[in-house]
Amino acid sequence: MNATRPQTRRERLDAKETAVISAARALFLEKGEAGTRVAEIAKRACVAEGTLYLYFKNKRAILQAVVADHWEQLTVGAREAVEGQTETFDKLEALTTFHLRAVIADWSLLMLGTRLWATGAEAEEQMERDYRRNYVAIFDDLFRRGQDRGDVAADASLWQVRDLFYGTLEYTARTMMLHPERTDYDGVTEFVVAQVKSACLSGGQMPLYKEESGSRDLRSITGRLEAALKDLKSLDV
Amino acid sequence: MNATRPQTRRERLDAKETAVISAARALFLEKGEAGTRVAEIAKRACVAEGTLYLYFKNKRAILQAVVADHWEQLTVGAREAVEGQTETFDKLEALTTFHLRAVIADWSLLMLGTRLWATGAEAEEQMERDYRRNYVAIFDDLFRRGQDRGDVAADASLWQVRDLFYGTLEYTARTMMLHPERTDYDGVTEFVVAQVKSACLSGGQMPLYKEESGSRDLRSITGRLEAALKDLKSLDV
DNA sequence: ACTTATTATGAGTTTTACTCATTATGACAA
DNA sequence: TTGTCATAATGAGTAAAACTCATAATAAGT
Repeated sequence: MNATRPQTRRERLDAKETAVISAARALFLEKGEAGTRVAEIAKRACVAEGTLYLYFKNKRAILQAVVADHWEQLTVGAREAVEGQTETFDKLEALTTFHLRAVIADWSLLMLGTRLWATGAEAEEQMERDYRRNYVAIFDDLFRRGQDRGDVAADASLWQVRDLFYGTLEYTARTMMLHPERTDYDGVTEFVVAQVKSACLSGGQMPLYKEESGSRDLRSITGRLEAALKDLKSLDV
Repeated sequence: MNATRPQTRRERLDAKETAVISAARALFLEKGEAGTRVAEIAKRACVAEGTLYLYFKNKRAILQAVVADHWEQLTVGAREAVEGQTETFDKLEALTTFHLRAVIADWSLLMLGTRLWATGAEAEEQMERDYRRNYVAIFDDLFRRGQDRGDVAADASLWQVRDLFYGTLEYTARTMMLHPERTDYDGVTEFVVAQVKSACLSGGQMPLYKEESGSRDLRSITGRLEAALKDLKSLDV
């Protein structure tokens, strides 16, 4: 609350840590990890080089923090996007749009994360995997709820569909990065959602169902409408 | 033809270069790029450290050579796999099987290639992209011939289907790496081929839905109704 | 056998991540 | 306010490793 230095001790330390992460992110994005000097990061964050090492074990740990920070933001964003919808496939569409845009917007940052792969240090790679798993858990949740509701076939394979979803989107995003003229969010979203839907309809095998799925959708929706109506009547208004 | 030292000068130089690449590949795979000393590579390849720098500009160039070598082998293998078949979708299946197995077998080597991303050096990244493009040209060729033969819809989008194909396969391979119990080459091949087929049948739009848009509308309306109901309930009446 | 261009060498240089002895800061008590 | 102490900050110094270069060996051509 003080105008001058409002912070508690903890806050001051956190602010400094954040400053280092921000400085590092900017520099890593501009010049890559190898091209960035630790001394530069320190200078930009307005701390002495030695101080920086009180906050992070080494340069690699700074990169890890940058990447972790990014995954956390991504996860929050994806969760928000999905929570804005109620229907399984509306959620899917929202997640698709969010993921595609986020991946493209932060492409360099995501690529920076690949710096933690194939380092020969298992613990580091595990960290990246854990954040990723936490992120895709949103899809998993969506998928499982879809199964509960009958929107997704009970025998559909979660991991196969998940790989289809994120794999296609990542490659698509890369293409869009390299060929801006191919950037068509709506078209791609429609394509990906349609593919995922078709994979959701039946597990291992491809469907080739015709209007069966349509009428199933209709039946399930009608059931819900009826339930909602009943519910509504039961309220004493 | 000489039993002792048969080589011409050029052959001798090539052999030395190859020795360096092999040594580097082994060490990089074992300890990662950062964990490998250039001196180690030189020792293992039986050349002096200074000599090594006559063949490669720097450590990064050695890594590039290792990666380039790998992409070339992959491309040869994929081409052979596809040439063994005559029908469009038999070729596709052969390519799927080959790619999946190759990616899994050489996963660490592929991950090593990611070391060339996000380095802040555009030229390096371009090299990786060029090799990749050369590799996926096999798919592109397959796709276009399929269109000529009428197996693939004329309005199907090459790059979207290509991203679907390679994206799904890469993510699937990663899953299989991390979860060996999910390794089911045939099942995955079937799944991926089916997805690609369905995407090949018609371009931007997914083919299979007829009344889909109708039920989508219904679903979205139902969702809004349900949300309104929930809202209504939350008012203490 | 001599000359010359090519190839090889490893000790030395430079760069840079990281350490540590020293100093500054701020919270709390007297 | 002043003194004490734990916590935090500093940057000159160290060590490790990529890379250079003056010198030497090798081999091709005459």
